[in-house]
Amino acid sequence: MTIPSSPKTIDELMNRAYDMAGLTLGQLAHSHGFTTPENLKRDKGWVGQLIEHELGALAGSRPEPDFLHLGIELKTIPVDSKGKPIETTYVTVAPLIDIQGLTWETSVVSHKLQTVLWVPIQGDRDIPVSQRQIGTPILWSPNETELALLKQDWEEIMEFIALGQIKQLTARHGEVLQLRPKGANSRSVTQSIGPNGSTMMTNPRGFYLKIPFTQSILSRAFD
DNA sequence: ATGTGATCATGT
DNA sequence: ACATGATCACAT
Repeated sequence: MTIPSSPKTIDELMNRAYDMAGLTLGQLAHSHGFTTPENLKRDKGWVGQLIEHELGALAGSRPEPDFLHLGIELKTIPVDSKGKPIETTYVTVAPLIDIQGLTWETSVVSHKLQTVLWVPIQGDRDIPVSQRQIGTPILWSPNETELALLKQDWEEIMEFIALGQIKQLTARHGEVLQLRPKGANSRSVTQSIGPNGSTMMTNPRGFYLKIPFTQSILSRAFD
């Protein structure tokens, strides 16, 4: 099995991404000696890891951009036959303590979303995983409108957290960015700020991009 | 437990 | 049909 080197320039990365467009996951998996699972029930991150490997992402599971030297984050996104995202997009875990002084500008969310390489993948469950096609890659950075929406949602959500109101926060908050559980299961716990300002235990949360938002990003690529 | 990669599956 | 809350695998 070959280990692709990490691309040295954005052009090199994009050329590689364009080169795999149109291939099926099965074809790509075979070229890397990966075994394609029957379904993704127990292999939820398989597609992302396959594409990471093909493009030479350094990542691992460290809290860094996939292509640190290029400042680019890689995200595969499952789409239906019309090109509409099937799932929300995970961004990062949410900080629940020691958040005094944290601003949008210094947040992990804003840093991760500065530049994203989106790789659409056919995700309809009636298509066998091995036959799902890889789509045209999109290099995206938020425009002013998108940035304003993201910042507004982030600030609203973080205010709830800072005020110890995390129990009142649901995925319904936020126009484009939402907070949802992110952990092994509902019994996972982490520290958070309680209503009285002290510490309590809660389920770890993650920031996710809502579907209409990512849908508009994908659409924008065809302007 | 935390963070990476995400999708599953149930209720509405 | 759809989004929310829950869940899976793996590395550290």
